Amino acid sequence: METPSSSLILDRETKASERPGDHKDELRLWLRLLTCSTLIETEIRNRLREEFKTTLPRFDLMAQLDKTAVGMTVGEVSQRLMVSNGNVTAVVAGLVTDGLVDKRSAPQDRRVQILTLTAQGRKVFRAMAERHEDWIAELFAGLEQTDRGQLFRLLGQTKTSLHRAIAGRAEDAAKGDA
Amino acid sequence: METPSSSLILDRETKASERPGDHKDELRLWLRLLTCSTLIETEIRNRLREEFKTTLPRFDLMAQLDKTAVGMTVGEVSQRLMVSNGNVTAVVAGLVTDGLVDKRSAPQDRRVQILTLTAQGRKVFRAMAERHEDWIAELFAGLEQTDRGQLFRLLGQTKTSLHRAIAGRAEDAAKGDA
DNA sequence: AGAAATTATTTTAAGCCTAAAATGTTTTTG
DNA sequence: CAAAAACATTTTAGGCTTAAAATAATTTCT
Repeated sequence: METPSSSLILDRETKASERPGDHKDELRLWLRLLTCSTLIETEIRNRLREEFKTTLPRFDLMAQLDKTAVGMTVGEVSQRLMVSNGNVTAVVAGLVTDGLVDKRSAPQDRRVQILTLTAQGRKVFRAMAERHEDWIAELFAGLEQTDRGQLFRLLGQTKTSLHRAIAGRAEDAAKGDA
Repeated sequence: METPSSSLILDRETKASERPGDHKDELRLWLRLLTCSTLIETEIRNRLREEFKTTLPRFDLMAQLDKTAVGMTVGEVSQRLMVSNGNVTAVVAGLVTDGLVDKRSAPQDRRVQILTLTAQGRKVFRAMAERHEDWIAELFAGLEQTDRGQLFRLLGQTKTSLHRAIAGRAEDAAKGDA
């Protein structure tokens, strides 16, 4: 008699998914998470292009700058967006050319570049953000509100799990260096 | 740092998130989903590079080919991976150069290109896949098994919701063309 | 059969993205 | 104070990605 894993599954499947060291369930979970993420991202990209002739990276960057009145440094944006510094530099260059973002070095520390939305940038972003919010709501509309809450909660725990696993491994690597 | 989701929220926040036409909750849900997805993806990219000197797109492409004995067409791979045809063409070119993938036009229909893993490709992939499976399990290890099940189920519903919303909009566009 | 439509893939042009090296600036340290 | 270390950003080189146009092959229609 084998230990039943979660609930009523067929014998063959039970055996298959209980091989020692097997992690097919986690793999399926990740694939499904990725599928959802990709579907949303692709759809948003398409709509941003069709409706506003812009791209998701530009939108995301402007979204960060919209959250502050005083501006943000390149490093700060790069951290929040989880992309490289060089990437921010490049995307910002385009936005500056288009007059949507302003970039100037901080007076106290000339290493730092302060990024802000221009007046036009803020106006353009706000219009896009409103539509964007509707699109996202539309995409999740097939989910009950309680399920959305559940999902939000579970993704929170997932985030915690991920951060712990990733930080743990970084520590190991640091130990290895010593 | 994060706003509480469904239950006990402060009056001011309740008001703020109940403005007519407001969809901040869905937005937060999407952002959290994206964060999880990005964290996993980045970590897997890093480990594939460090441990196998390869990239995620290559790994993903080989994973598709590993699922079949008879090979797959460019279009089929592109559909499953949810990337453009041109992208598959480009990534395959690299894999062919490295002797991991074989590409030949189908004898009955010379438009079609049949892609298969070479013997070496299959061997290399299997080794990577085993490690990959462990990495994913490790990343989700902080989640209870019942929570993983819940999450899997909810993401299934999310997928359904997304497909419906996206298909619905495509129909509208088609109607507009007529 | 021959023209037109469809299908599968590739090419092209442009933008995104990263890691690693380089640059310029500030802080720390001997 | 000067050298070294740390820091913030940019540059570089290379790979990924897409949409749209181009190419090539097959199928459909008349």
